[in-house]
Amino acid sequence: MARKASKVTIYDIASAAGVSRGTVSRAFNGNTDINSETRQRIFDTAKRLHYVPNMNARGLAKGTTECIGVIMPDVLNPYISELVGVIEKSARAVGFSTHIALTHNDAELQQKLLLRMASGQVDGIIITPCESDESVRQINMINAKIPIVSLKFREKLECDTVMGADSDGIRMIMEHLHSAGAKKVAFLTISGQDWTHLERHEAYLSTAKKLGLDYTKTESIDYSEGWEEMEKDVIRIVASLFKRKDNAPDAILAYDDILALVVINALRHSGIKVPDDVLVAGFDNIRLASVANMTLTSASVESSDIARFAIDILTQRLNSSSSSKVRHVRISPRLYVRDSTSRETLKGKGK
Amino acid sequence: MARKASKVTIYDIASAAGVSRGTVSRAFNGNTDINSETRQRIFDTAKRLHYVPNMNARGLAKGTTECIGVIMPDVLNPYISELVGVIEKSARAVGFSTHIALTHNDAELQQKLLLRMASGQVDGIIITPCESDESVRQINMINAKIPIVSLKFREKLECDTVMGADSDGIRMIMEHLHSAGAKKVAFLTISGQDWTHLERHEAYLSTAKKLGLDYTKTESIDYSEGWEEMEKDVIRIVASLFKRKDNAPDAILAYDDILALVVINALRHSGIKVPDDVLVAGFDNIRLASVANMTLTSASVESSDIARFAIDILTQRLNSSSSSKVRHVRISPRLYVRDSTSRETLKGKGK
DNA sequence: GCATCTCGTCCGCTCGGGTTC
DNA sequence: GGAACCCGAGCGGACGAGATG
Repeated sequence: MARKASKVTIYDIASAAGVSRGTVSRAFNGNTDINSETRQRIFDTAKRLHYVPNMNARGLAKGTTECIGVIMPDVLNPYISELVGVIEKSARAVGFSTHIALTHNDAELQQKLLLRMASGQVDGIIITPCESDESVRQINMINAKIPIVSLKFREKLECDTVMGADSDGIRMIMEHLHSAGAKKVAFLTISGQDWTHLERHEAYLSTAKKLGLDYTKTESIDYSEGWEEMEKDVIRIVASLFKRKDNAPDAILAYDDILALVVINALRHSGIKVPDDVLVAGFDNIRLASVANMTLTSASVESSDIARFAIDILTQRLNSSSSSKVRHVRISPRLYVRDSTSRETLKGKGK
Repeated sequence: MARKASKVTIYDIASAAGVSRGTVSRAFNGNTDINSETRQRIFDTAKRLHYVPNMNARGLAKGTTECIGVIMPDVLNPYISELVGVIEKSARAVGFSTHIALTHNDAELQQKLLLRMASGQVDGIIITPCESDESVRQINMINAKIPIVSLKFREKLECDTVMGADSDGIRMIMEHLHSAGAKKVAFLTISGQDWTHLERHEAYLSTAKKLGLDYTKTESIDYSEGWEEMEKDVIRIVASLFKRKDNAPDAILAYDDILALVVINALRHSGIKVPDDVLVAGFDNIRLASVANMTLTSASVESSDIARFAIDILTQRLNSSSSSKVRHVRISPRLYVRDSTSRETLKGKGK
């Protein structure tokens, strides 16, 4: 356990192998200007001496890291988890390692992470930003130094963005609910998630209007106090929604799948049956949605698509010094119809 | 969008502020030997010039990073997601930033990540290691350079470890199932997860024996082909388990909650009712277990406990050069009884 | 003598011009 | 005239001894 500071440097292995440090360096990097025998000898002694090239030094000298930063609010939401996983794989596929960091939706922390990463830690950044003006400013500033791809869009944002067309997804779900017989769809959302909320909410309202649904009702759930409180909040809201039978919704559209699951639970708690008494739909199509009896109707953009685009754009930026125009990709989501909105059968449709 | 390589260095801000680079350095680090006016002036010009200290250079010169590495197989499993989140928070609470990386259970990749991190990227590492002998060797080697805390235990592992007493958890669940009337408990597990599987499986067998349950049956699910195939595999196995009514289990203990949810789904698919026909229990108590109708009986160690211990140990290692003895912490899990094993009532007990 | 600041070095590695056979 | 290799100069900052008032 004696923690040897074992500073085995390029010097050590150079002298041990009887060459200069430059040669050792070349052995580990380019394939040029080096005899394969020498290279092998260097590798051998390197292994023998447990040599590990120092990334800091390399990064300092080279000015590049072959590494991209991934900044996410958290990783609790399965949707983000999946996203992070595929981003990592995609990045690795193109020779980049990945440096993941979490903001917990704290703009100050996000600031620190951006600065830290932009200061030689990574070559580019993929971020799901905090939703505040402050956040936009931060990103714009850092984007002037290294390329950033944001997974949320905002007018004033000056970096590339990649995201799903949430409004289409909401529209699809609303239409589905409508064709399933729903006349009164309520929208349950999370307070604080302004940008995303706004888009989804607007889509909810406009689609309701387009479908001739007079009833609209939006309820915000407070998630700032943690999961427990949030669950209680949902129960409270559900209870109030169904207090007057004649004015109760016959369908609930939740901000995302997690919330939808919580809502279903709250409904059961109140003795309201899904989908018999009320239809419930979520958004994001998290993997568990298909197994978490009751399976959940949902919509989402393939996270692999998001990841692919994000990586593509980032690598393009990194490879070409040409400061081409900013790109904003919108990917169409897909609708997944499952038990929570299927009255006729209990065999899950969709996947 | 013109990506200014904007190399604003300590030199620039030094000359702009009319001081030497050493002073600038001190302004950003120690509070010693510097006039508060000067410091303020330095901060101001630093901000004006968008100066960001280069982490690579700092790390190189200082030999320390105030950053810990977190290496996980992936982040899809909610249990791990939660863990990562709390580890990050705990680390931040003690002044460390966090560098998260994913192995996807690939020992080779793990090797690269370990090397990279150990080469000046981080001061210490918390890892949920791949389960192979190769992995053990890697960790031991790196542990000689910087402290590692493993979240899985293995005899030959020479680093600190922190983990839950899985066997106790399994025992608790088994006893619960037994007292709920189960006589024939089957164990469904994931193939490939050797270490963890072995411990849980052994506990399953020994507890069954202790409880006088003659029937034992272990089925391995193949998860190497991805989620879809895994689901099919579970359906197939469930079908075969219940082919002969007289020899079918009356309870299923799943390797973890995710698998349990999949199993419940498969059971429903086969027309078998939970908990009426068969009890189902998982392990890990993922948050969704409490809302994913049917709610799930489960057991787990608080991930915050794990995180706290891991961080504690790591910081101790980092703060004291004394190479004290290796520690192996075992934290008792807690049992969560919910609907999937409650016949008498549908009101969820436990949380 | 003391608070404040400067300067030279080094951290470990990359890079490109120069050298050797 | 190459192929193979050496060397010196940084990359951006930290640090400690010495300078300045």
